[in-house]
Amino acid sequence: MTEQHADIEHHLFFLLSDNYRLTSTLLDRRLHAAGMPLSRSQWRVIAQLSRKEGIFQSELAEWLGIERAPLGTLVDKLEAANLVERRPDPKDRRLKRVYTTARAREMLPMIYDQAAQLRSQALSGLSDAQVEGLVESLGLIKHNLQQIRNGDGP
Amino acid sequence: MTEQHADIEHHLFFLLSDNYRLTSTLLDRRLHAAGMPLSRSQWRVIAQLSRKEGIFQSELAEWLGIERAPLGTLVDKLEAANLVERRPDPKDRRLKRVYTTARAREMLPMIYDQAAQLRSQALSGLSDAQVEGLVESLGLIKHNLQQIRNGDGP
DNA sequence: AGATTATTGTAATGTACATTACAAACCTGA
DNA sequence: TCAGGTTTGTAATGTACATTACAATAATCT
Repeated sequence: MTEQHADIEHHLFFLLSDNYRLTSTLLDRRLHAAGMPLSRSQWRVIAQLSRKEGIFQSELAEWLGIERAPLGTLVDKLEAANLVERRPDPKDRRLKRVYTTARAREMLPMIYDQAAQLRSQALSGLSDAQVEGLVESLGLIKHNLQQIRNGDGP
Repeated sequence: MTEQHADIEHHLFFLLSDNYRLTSTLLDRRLHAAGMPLSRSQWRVIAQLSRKEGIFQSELAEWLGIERAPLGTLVDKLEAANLVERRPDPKDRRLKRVYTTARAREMLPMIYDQAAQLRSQALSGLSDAQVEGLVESLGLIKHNLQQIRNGDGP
């Protein structure tokens, strides 16, 4: 109750935001430098999509764990960059099916490669066991947080 | 090289962004509900400031690990909310010293309390050792990433 | 069938950053 | 002393989200 103020820098929440910002910035820079001007979120969209071609936007949002609205603008940009294509569903005119373009599918492996390089730099000094534990813990926390987000509902 | 595409959901970078977004959203909601409408970044500013009253904006930015420009707008908002006060330095007219207000200092313990509640919910199911390992790993990664960011220089 | 309800995608707005560019003020060295 | 460089804070702009509100369309329930 008194000492919790002491270790601001080691607070889980701040560590999370720091690591998020840093990986974000560095990955962006790296991808831009490699001639692939897209963000982690955009990468994620096409990565997810490449395994589920033709799903609806709302399904895609669900898979990504983000809201439909932000995904909409993401898809807008990806479509403008010719990395993704929207096609209306003939049966239900509300729905838009989304597909990766050939350009996106060519880019993907290069993106993974850049990301892997940054990842290994970021993880230098950590043992395999530590990395494994980290990923597991982050997965558990994510799960807990999702429960809270969905359960608290009105 | 082939299987790295398989586990998108377990990729460190995506886990980081997921956990960042989720903690962000949930903490914001909780603080708003408790009558303290501020974000984690704002909290962090006044938390850091409460231990270093009167430092300059650029020093504060350095401590927080963010750029001067974004910090400026953060301080703008905190000042508008009467949580922080800017005072010019008499010797060097470029400098602004920043101080927390009484209101901020009253709020801080309540904020920590709300954060602690969310934190313990988020960490449910993790052993103490796991949490310790997590914090340690995140600290190491943050350190590595900072090295990269600073070292790559022009 | 017709009225209500639910769902999809979009629009508008707000926050937290980053990056770049800059004006004002300070410092330094010829 | 004064010309040139450096530092501080700010302004402008862009991205990634969230939240709320809404129009269009579909599904459901009398």
